[in-house]
Amino acid sequence: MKLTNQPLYAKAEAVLRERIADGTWPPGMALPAEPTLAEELGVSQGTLRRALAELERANLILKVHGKGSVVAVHTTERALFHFFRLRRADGAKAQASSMLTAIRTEGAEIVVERLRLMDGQAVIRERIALPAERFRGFDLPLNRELEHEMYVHYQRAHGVTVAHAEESMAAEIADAETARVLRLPPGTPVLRIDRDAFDVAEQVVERRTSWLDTREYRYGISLA
Amino acid sequence: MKLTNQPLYAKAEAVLRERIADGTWPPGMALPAEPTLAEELGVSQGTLRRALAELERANLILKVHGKGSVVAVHTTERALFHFFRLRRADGAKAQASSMLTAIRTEGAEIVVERLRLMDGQAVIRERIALPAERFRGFDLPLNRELEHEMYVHYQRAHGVTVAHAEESMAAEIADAETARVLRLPPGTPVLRIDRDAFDVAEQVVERRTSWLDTREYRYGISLA
DNA sequence: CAGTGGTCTAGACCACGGG
DNA sequence: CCGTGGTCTAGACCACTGA
Repeated sequence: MKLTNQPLYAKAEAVLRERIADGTWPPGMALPAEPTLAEELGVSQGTLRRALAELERANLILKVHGKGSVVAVHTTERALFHFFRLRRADGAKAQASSMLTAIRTEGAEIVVERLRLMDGQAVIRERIALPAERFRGFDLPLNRELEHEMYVHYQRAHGVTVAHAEESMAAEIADAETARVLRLPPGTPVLRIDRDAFDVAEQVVERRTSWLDTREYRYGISLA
Repeated sequence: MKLTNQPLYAKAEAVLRERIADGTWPPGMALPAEPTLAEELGVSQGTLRRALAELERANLILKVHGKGSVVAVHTTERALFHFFRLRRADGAKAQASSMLTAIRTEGAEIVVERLRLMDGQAVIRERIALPAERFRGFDLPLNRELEHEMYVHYQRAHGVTVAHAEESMAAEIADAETARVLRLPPGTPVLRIDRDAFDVAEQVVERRTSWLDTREYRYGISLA
């Protein structure tokens, strides 16, 4: 995994990525100014900028003209609309909230059951599996509207930053439990999404299955 | 739309993008060498390279070290696995083919009905609407396995290059027509995907609705 | 005003592809 | 060997932020 035949900008990027991943530079922390950082890494400012640009593209840092660069913090807005792309059928955003209905330990995993509400109506049931080792002491109140997105909580309470995710989709008939919590008539089809979420170091930090009632809402993506 | 307050690299990129979009540089054509092109555009090679890098990221050109840059050509591989992300439930790729079952004109649109087959079994029904004006003389054989992907045909026969797409998803019970052509038992849920495809100039060039039988196959995406 | 990132340049040198 | 794109540098100058 340790290639020495990499270009300088790639090595610089790897060094910076590692500092973010291991918490040396926690979310919200300001990075040193470019000339300073360039000298520390032994590269020119131009080369450093190439590395920083790549980190910005990966949403690991945020650069602000005239101020500096900071390690990215998950905001509710980003968690909601970057990783969660549900919209009204007409394309409008909706008022979303969520609450947990169960937390239990199954072997080496913590399993969380969650409901997502859009405009007050439950439209998504989720089963979230977390590695107990990374999420020791996981605690959130049950049956109460959550203040923050899960990914914001992962980062703040457990130092786990979700950097990207892979999803696969299928259509299913809602099972009994799903139909009950989403109040669906028997036989209603639901959109099932299985997601693996990865942290900055490309480790799987969450396995999630979501069942969506898509009668009023739709799940949207963009292919480039 | 014509900002003069853009950086040089953005203006250079826009010029190049326009040449690709209007067919001045058709797919497959080699671009002039960087120093030549830089001089023609009146920018340094470094600035030009930044513009080219962006075009490469957008899959509009392909750069090959030691040879040069060419305008991207849609290959079957790209069309299949970049814009079409169906996989076996176990994650493996499958042998896919497709055939048209109907072509008709509805007002200003050409409507095409298509089936996609995976390993010989029909698993997707599609209804594709194209602007008649851009696709004059559209012609492909019915009920025969198609040699190329639709997007390859759009580009070769009509000069239309699909650059990106937006999709939204829902779960539905298969309607009678869908159930018939996919040979589904009554009441089988299907994954419905509505796609708008855009060309290089960000114009909608295709509206497509797909109905997928996801009992054996799944539709996968990646969120970054 | 000082300090930051953003743009742009010119040029040296490297690495690859193909005659 | 030549021509191509790839890397890296040093430095000039611009544009934004905030005291």
